[in-house]
Amino acid sequence: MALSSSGALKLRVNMAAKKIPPRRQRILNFLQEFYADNGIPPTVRDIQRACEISSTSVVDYNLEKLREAGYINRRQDVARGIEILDQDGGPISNAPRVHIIGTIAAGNPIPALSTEDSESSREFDTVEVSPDLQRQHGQLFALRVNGTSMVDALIDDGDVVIVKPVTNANNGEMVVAWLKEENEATLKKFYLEGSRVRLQPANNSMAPIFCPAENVEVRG
Amino acid sequence: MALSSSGALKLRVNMAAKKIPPRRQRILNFLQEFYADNGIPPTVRDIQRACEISSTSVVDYNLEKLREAGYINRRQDVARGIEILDQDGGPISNAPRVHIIGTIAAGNPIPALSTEDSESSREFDTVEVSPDLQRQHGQLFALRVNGTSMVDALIDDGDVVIVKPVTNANNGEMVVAWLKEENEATLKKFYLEGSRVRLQPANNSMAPIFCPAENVEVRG
DNA sequence: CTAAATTCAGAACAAAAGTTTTAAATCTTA
DNA sequence: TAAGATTTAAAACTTTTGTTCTGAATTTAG
Repeated sequence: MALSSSGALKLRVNMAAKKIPPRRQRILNFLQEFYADNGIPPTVRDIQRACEISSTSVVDYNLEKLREAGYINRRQDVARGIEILDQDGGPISNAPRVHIIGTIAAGNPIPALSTEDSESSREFDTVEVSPDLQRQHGQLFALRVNGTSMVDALIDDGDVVIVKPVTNANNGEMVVAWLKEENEATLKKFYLEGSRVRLQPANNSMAPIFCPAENVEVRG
Repeated sequence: MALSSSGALKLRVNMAAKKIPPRRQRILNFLQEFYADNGIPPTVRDIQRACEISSTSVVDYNLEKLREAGYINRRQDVARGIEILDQDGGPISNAPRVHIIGTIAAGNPIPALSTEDSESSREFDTVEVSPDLQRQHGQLFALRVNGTSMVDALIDDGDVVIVKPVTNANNGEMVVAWLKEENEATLKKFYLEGSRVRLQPANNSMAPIFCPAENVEVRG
């Protein structure tokens, strides 16, 4: 901010939740990604390469800052000694994570599920899932439940359901049903009755509908 | 097998599934335990210390044997480059694991759940669970479901339910109920009706019973 | 028993990886 | 603008850690 140009001062006040400088954020993202992919944390030089940093000391410096900010832990003199912490300061596992792409209930449109890989905007909400589950079902996504219409099936308000994208279901299975006409989605049990579909909640039923249904996995 | 003593020859034929020598087994156990505990694999010298081996070369030798046998993978020249594989040759995560201590249905006694730490007999069946789950509920155990009486609650034959040991439950919750008189356990929904308890499956009901019920988590 | 294969030891080596030091560049702020 | 803090650089250093080599001990097989 050397000479001239009186305009455009930074008015941002330092609030409790300070934001991380881009390079540091990039390191943090890389840490998570690397660990999830490889099952071991990266070395200082791994980070250096991946984040295009000129020196290991710069990496070290930023790691130290991340540690002070409570994002990671560092085991002194230990190879690959970086420990990634979650919000509560607990160590994070390399269990697969599933994105929570929206809320579901009675009338909430679901954003088209895009398989995004953009390194930058990784500020998505995610849930760790059992590795078995991911192994068996492949690509998954998650939805947060809104109402209490499925309490009888052990799904309560605020719960997160892990969903497997499919286009057909068997009778009695729980499905995420997209209602083309109403342009909304619901979580119900699926019954095919002749040419119509009955979507059974836990208190009332619905009219015959034709729509792509999706198979579901439940989670407490 | 030097002199005298004609008796006690080894008659064991080398079958497909050969057993691992004790020291190698110990290394393998340590690998799993260390990784689950620390989130990173141990170094050669970590193993050396823990398994009381005199030289790193011996560790290296045995690791190589374990690799040939398909138990682990080794990343060349990489610190903590040991990758622990599961039965199918896939990498294992450090997600918490829960023991499957028995089967549950209509009349199978459950072995008393003992918190055993014996290093040796670690041949238990286990299931990986979501770290979130373990974090929220603490100590857990697992049971394999036998019948199809709970299909309406999305629990089918052969499924594994993750159970949290508790001694009371709210109405409508699914519980593992131990019936003192009949000396058997079942997986049912719990309803307290006055002074008696109704255990609701998905097809018939049961008589009033008093017993320690246990809260339950479900898993597909 | 003898020969071969397997396993173990000890030591040293070399590469990998954490750490430190010094200095320059950049951003902040008064 | 100028002082101070923050961030980046480059290089060297030290420890950790994977690897190798040689030989001995032990086990296995004929």
